[in-house]
Amino acid sequence: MDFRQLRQFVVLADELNYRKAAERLNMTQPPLSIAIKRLEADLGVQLFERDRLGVRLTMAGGVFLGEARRLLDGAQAALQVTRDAAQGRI
Amino acid sequence: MDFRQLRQFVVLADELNYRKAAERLNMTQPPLSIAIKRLEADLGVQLFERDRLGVRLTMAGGVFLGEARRLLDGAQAALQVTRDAAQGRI
DNA sequence: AATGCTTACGGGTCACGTAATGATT
DNA sequence: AATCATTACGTGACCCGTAAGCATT
Repeated sequence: MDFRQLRQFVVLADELNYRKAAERLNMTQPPLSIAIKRLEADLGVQLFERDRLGVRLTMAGGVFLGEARRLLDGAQAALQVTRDAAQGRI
Repeated sequence: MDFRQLRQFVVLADELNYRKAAERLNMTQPPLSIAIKRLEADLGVQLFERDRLGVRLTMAGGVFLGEARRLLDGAQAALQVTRDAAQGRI
């Protein structure tokens, strides 16, 4: 699990469409599909359901979505405060 | 910035010694040295001071240490709650 | 046919270990 | 000499894009 995967997951959870998600991520569908599969394997948890009707979040996927957003926000905040500290703006 | 770098940074900040930190991380000094340099470059912030006396955290490094610990704890918590959710333990 | 997701494959990047170098005690 | 950190270099893993395959509409 890394931040890149978290970003990919959040965008896919928002779009529920691999093509559109990949477009927003400036990449193509195949590597996105593989990255999500790999994330699910790493977690040992299925995050999406794929069937005829399309892509949907599982319950665990919904839980992970909140966590992923929190982590991404936290990462951005970490950069911010660290850079501010480096410039003496404390 | 990724979680692997955060783990390496936190251990090095704890040990203030590349050899010992690398040992705890089950790796060798050279890749650790490079990974930390890369992290500093990514952030645009110097996290450690190296001089005759050894390795010390900069002020910004101290700030980042708190953030890194929070992010790593958050990642672990995210795994936990997601796996629990997947097993219906909500 | 067209759309959407997945598998197959080749290329570039990156992380690691080993080896060699530099610096300090 | 010994210890510690940093380059230098070769190998293996991984991410990505292109191409091909498969299913559904």
